[in-house]
Amino acid sequence: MGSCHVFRAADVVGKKWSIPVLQEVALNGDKGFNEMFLRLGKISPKVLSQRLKQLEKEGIVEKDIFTNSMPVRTSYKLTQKGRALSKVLDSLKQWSLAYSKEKANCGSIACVDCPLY
Amino acid sequence: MGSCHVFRAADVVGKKWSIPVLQEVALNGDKGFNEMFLRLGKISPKVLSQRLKQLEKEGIVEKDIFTNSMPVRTSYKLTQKGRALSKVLDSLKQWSLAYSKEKANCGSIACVDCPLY
DNA sequence: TGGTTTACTTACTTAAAGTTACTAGTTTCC
DNA sequence: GGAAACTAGTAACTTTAAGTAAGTAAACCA
Repeated sequence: MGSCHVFRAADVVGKKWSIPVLQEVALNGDKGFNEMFLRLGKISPKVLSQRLKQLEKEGIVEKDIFTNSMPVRTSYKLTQKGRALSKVLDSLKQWSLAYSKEKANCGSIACVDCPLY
Repeated sequence: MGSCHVFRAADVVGKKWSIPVLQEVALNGDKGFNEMFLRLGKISPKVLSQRLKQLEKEGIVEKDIFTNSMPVRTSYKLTQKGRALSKVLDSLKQWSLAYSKEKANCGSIACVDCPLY
């Protein structure tokens, strides 16, 4: 049936916090680890670290370390592959907007800007 | 930022086996629980049962019980919401096809029909 | 009456995620 | 020069989710 690729993608996307982390990298990856950690609200630094490493390994996220600025700052951004995935997540968002009646708070600071709130 | 809906969708999609179960319902939901269980290969009946219940609760999957046939048969199918989600998963599949070089076997019997195998 | 089919559930184990605290390098404040 | 603070995490422990194996229940068939 060829659905195997969907299953494979599910390994990347189908983990808790994968999608929120991906979105956060897209929006505020340049602001560094601690800032993303705070903005994601309910995540733990352990899991954020794990997800970033996994997404990096998958070639979805790219990490930059600026040793010239002190204290050392890290910056995360999406690769081309990551930006393409981000577009898929946009269609997921459209689906959710169209079909979910319920309000929900994701716990992210960004959520105050949500159209629902 | 409005990304809250993506986060919400992640609760549905971002669990292990959610996506494979969704695909299996789309393709073979009419064949009943045991058939889907066998086709999904590595899933346990417990988790299949849990996912189906969750997807039912979310209005993505619909369950029919045929009491006239014996032994009682159940049938699962996607709702309109589920079919819309299935389309999003198609774009996820396209992303995976475009960017993943590695082969992968999902463990599903359906995988023998994959373009990769 | 005992075996088969269908659709699960239950009890137990292992893996993933959550919680809290801590580390390490550097810089600025006093 | 020593304490506090900022950055980017890691480590130890607890809780929750998933995996494993076996069992249940209703109905029919021989």
